[in-house]
Amino acid sequence: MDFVEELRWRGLLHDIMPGTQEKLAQGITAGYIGFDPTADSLHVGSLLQILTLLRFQKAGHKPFALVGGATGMVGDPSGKSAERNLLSEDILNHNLAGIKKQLEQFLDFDCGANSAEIVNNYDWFKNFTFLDFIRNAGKHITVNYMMAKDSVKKRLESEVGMSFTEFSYQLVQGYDFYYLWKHKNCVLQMGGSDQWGNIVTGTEFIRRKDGGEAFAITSPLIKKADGTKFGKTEGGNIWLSADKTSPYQFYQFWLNASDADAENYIKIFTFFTQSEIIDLVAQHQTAPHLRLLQKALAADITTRVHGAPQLETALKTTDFLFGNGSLDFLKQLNTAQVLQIFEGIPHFTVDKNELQTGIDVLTLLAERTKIFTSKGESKKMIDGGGVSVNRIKITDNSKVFTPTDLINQQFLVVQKGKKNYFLIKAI
RNA sequence: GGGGGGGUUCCAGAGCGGUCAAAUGGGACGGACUGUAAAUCCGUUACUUCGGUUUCGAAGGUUCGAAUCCUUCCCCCCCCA
Repeated sequence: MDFVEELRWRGLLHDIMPGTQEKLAQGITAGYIGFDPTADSLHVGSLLQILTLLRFQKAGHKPFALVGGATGMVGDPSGKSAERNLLSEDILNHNLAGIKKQLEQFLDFDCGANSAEIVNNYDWFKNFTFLDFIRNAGKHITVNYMMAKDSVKKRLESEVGMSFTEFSYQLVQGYDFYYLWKHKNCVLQMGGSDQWGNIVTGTEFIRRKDGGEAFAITSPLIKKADGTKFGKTEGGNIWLSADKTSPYQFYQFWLNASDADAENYIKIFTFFTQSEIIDLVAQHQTAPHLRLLQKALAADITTRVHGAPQLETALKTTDFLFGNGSLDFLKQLNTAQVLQIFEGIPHFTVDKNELQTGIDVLTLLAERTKIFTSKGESKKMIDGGGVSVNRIKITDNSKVFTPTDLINQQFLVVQKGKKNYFLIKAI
């Protein structure tokens, strides 16, 4: 299927430079997307860009993933209302390594002419001196042009101002595009809609410097139906790295999508075809409470990001925690199985000897573990009916726990509200 | 340089000598309802050995008693030059 048409029906096309679709139709074309090393893992927001790159590859084109070893040292002002702090080089390198590893797991690097490549713009900037840069790059773009960009204009109008460093960012990114165009025959840059200004500086630069032609496609910013920011939960960002967001939490994130969002996300984040999606949506509407759509969405993405075995565990955990998984079920499991099910759920340990003499709930929840920050808070939560241990609601805030309360002589399952689980292990 | 306003509990924002752990709104978290949804309703939102203890930019002072008055200091904002 035509790449541009595919983006269009999936709702992934925000802006496209005239002529782009025609250029892609002529045959295998190289395009790139840049990833900022602001953290050592990518998050669900960048997943969209990774998948775009993958769709691009599946459409027969050659994808480049650019990691911003150089641009990360400058800081993209787009969408930021204030100057950012610079990352130290140590952190930057650590982040770059993490991101590179993640990118490698999605793209195909061994499929002939359109094999993916990862490039780091630090490679062509590290030996580029300041004077060379202002003579060879700076000369082709006017300050007037740069100041007209929204990202710059907004900051110039505000009181916080903008440093020369961040002002120069678009030129650095523009030069990236030129470099890839010149040396890798890469004629297309893609990205989020906030990148449009930076991308166009690149195409403009290519045109003015070498009279070349280059293209741009941006995707819309993903928003939830209720207008709040996508990719965040109470617990913070949803990351692709299992160390930061467990597969279970990751699965839950998608499962919890509202109907409207799920319908959107499944187009954006999966490779189901248009007709498959229409079927799924229709099925979902006949029985919305079964949430088929959310389940299909969550399973597909979790498998892609974490793998099938991790999805299995996430499903088992979900079944137990939200289904009719009873305590009896848990009692039948051995220690390893219990730990597997509770993978991705906060763990705490408590001294078995101390349990012999008894630990009262408040001490247990606030001091022996960090489930609550203070005894007062634990108490209020218990009085409000918000705490269960081993699936039994705690009604008495002076209850004392002893080894007889342990499941399999080892575990206590604490629930804060309905959705927040904690595992306490006695050792 | 001159004049004025202000810094309050997660945020916004009342309080202006005791009845103030501090109104109200938002957010957050819990409960009910439900589809692990939305909307709605209800509760909680400093710590505590439940006797008290530490909070209202910081440090001192006045007073039986201060977020509220005085002094000094720090930081923000506005107007005039």
